[in-house]
Amino acid sequence: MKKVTIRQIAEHLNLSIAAVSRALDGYSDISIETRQRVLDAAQEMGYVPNRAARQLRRQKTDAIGYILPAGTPGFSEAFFSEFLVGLGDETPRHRLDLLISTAGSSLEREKELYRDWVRSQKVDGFILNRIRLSDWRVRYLHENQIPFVGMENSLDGIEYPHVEVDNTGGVAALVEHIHRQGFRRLAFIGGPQDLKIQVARLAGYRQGLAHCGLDFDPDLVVESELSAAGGYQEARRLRWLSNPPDALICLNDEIAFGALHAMHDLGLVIGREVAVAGFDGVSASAHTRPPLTTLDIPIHQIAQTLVQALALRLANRPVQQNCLALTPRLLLRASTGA
Amino acid sequence: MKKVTIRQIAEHLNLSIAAVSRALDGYSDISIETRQRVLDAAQEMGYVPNRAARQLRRQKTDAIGYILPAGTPGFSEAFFSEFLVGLGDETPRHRLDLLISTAGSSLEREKELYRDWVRSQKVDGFILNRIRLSDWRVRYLHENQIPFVGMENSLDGIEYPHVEVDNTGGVAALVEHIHRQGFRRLAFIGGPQDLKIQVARLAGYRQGLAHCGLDFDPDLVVESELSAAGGYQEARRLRWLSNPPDALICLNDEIAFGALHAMHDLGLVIGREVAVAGFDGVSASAHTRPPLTTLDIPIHQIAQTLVQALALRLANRPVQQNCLALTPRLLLRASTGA
DNA sequence: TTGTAGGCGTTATCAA
DNA sequence: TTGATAACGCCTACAA
Repeated sequence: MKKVTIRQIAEHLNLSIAAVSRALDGYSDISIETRQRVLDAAQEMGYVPNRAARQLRRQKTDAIGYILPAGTPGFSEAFFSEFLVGLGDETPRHRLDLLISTAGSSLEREKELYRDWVRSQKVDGFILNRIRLSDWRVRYLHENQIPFVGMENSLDGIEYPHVEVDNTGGVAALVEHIHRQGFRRLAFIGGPQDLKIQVARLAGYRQGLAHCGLDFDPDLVVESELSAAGGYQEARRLRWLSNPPDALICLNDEIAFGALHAMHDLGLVIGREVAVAGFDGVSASAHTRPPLTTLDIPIHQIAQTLVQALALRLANRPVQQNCLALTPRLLLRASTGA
Repeated sequence: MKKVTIRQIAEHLNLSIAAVSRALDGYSDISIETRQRVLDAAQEMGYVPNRAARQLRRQKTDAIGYILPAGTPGFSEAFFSEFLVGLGDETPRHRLDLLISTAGSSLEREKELYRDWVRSQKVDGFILNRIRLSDWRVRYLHENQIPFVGMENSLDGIEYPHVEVDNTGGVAALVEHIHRQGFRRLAFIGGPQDLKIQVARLAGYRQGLAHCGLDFDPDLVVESELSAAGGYQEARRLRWLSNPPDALICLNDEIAFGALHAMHDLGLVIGREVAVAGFDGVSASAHTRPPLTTLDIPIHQIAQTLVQALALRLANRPVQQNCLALTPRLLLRASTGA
């Protein structure tokens, strides 16, 4: 593979490299016919601009970064798979590259990663999710004037383009539905307290209970790992209570998968003796047994929207609306009753 | 964020930038104490080398690419999620970056992507999977002398480091197990004919049938999309046959998830009236109902191994063994009988 | 052991 | 409308 540079095109056409460069970049101060000659030659010779050189000169990378909040071998949340594909599908449309890494388990390692990427100018901007109430990343990127967008916003008082799902309203509606189905002791299997979605969805749970005139029982709110294994464990534990719950509202589908499994192992008829529900609407939720009631959000589309917003910011063009509000769709399936 | 360059360190210490550069890179022709001064200053000033400049100078990117064989919104195979995390966990250990994109649906678009990445020198090497019997990517990268590694090898007569799972032996053993459980009409729900895994696993199916003295019936081999939805559809269709199968061997877990769902919808008791099995051992397979019998492969570790091999090739160091053979582990669970 | 200088491929600022 | 030229930040002969 002989790499063809702008200089070769110039020699080939007896032009200066400057002229070629301008023709390629579509500047107006070049004759129509010269431009065409250059374009044809470039096409024919298979010219593709060298990223590194362009980056060095323009002082930007045309790449965006996404750091997966994970790093454990078993990790497999369908959510991230769909999210990643959304990112991957959208980035090329803006002529951006997508750089990926995993954050590992420690916050310190996560910080190092972000700092390294920022300082070495690996990417022009970031996509964030799993936002925390007070999020170091938000503050750090803001301080350093690095563009970023996020799923959910943090409470650091910093404005940035984000997608906001109505977590609270969604879960409240879910709770009411489950209540209407005749379930009376609803538990909430959540995650780490500092996650934005945890707080928002838990608030929806409490709000829903209040609407239904049900008492809030702190024993019925547990903290799980964000995995099916975690959901399994906590769901079992809940059923061991002297006065166990008859419905399990899970922070996400992954946890709900584990909860379904646990309830089945305990010999319970799901949908009748116990209800289970998730959040996200990952495609696998349609294929559990029984199919999982969940709050469906368009993950793929959210990822695309985020990339679009970030691309606008990178181009210094105004993002129409800083916050895109989304209402999750309540997908009623058999896991919460026929 | 003021970006600190090698030059600033030089000025700060009254040294030439060359001296600083050498100290940083650990060359020997520099006095111990100067090196230390440089290292300290770099640390203190928060110096991180600029990627673009380094790339341009060294003519390599220190990045590897992985192009997801997907692009449909619903796409979510757990396999890729685990695979990606494996890649993401391993790349930083070799000081490599990971560049991701999605291939879209058309082969033409896939070709464009690879060509673009190669010509613009976005990455130094590639990770491939979903290898096809005769694979354009393998030939193209080989011709252009771009390092790559793959999961499975193609039949293009080109050597490259790869992980080779014993697909055939694995499925054959699975078939024998299912036969021992008393099932007699085994179907195979596969995928596109040109996929290496399809051919190898189908061969295992036939080999297993032969071992068990069962006849091969072409009606029982169907081609599905590689998704739960595809599995659902084909599984249903198979049961509509006048002489339907009582066991469904699926190309992967994703298809099996759909098959489980279909069998349940048809009111069959899975594990007794009909057996279902998958391949890959994604973590979700433990949480289906009933839990899915599958051939487990260490996806995360395979991804890591591939990155290691590629890193060695990029460093021009010999890869010990060009082919790492793996035997899948037969995970016997309830979907093929108690 | 250290400094000088040239260049990697592009883009942008000048003149011509 | 075009061409020469100087960066961008880093690396590495070669010279000192």
